[in-house]
Amino acid sequence: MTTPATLDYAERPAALSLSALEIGVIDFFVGAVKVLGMPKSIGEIYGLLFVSPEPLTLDSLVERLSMSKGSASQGLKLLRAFGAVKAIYQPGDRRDYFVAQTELKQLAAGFMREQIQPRLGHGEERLSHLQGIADTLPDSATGDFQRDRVARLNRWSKRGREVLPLLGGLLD
Amino acid sequence: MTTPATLDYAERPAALSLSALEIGVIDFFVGAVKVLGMPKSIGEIYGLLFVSPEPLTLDSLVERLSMSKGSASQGLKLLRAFGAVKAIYQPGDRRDYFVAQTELKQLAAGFMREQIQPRLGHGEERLSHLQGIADTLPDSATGDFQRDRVARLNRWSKRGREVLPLLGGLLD
DNA sequence: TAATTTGTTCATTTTTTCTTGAACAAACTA
DNA sequence: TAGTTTGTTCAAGAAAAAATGAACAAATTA
Repeated sequence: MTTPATLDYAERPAALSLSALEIGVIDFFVGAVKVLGMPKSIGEIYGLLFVSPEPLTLDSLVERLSMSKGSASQGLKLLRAFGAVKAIYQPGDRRDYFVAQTELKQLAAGFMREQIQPRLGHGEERLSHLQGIADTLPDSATGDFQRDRVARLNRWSKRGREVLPLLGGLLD
Repeated sequence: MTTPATLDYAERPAALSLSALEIGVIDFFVGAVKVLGMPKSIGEIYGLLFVSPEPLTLDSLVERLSMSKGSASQGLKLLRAFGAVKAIYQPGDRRDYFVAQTELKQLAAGFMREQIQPRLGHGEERLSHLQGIADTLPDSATGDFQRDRVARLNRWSKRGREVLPLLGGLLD
């Protein structure tokens, strides 16, 4: 694991340090995934794949990003679920190689499908539960007010369902 | 601070427990702010104001939500910055009273202004820094590839600047 | 002026989230 | 078969984020 006294140069890692451009791109994506509420490691992995002309193995990500194998494995799993990274087959090599998917529309679609849609589902459930309670409210000023609030939430929900699908179209 | 042996009933808090509807609405907003990457306390405060027919003071939020005064104060500060809550003047009372702003478009605008725009700014800065590095890359296959990647980031950025303003229009 | 009410700030504690690394499984190889 | 390589999982530790509560300031009142 640590560098031995004698290096086998024929087998030493291709590159241990990151170039200024690589650092910059990784930095950009680390910031981007933070905005989306995802861990830094996700941005690091995607960022490095995004600037790499060659597909990378899990081990090369671990080495070049100085990240644990566990984080890299988990991160790649998530990124594949999103469709943000895909594994490609390299003849004569048992290892998995990974490349970044760089179509903005597809990245957005994956994020929508994996992160947004499930949470919206929970919201809809809660909302129909709320509607049930609102219907039993007494016919008072407060009851009327609160029924109105629940009705407003339902309108927001409807508007969300209408607007979100349009976003894909805006990203060609 | 702790409940004394004898209670002064004339001064006891107006309402200590939350109704089923209040709990449901708060629960809905706690989920919603989570999606937006904000702390639970923000959802609790906004949720309770959203269902309350009457404006509420900081102290009543603290009592009814069993939350510290510090959290309530900070949460209200943030919500006011977003334009999600406004303070209203009650004649003959020194305390601040708060009500929820419930126009979806305005809530979205506040979120955009306070949370999204500043982070996009950082991204743009990083991007122009990256462009500088890309311009110095050697005229090799790798250099060409990486220049292309940076060009792609610039297209994403441009697309973001075009699309985000359109969202406001979709939320009438 | 001293005491009270109202609200803010911020160091500390608590809670949540992320990362690590070791154990494990699966697929290959000698 | 025993050993190696590759990758996954998950308990435990580390780091980050949020909540608390006490100190403080400002405004008001007695």
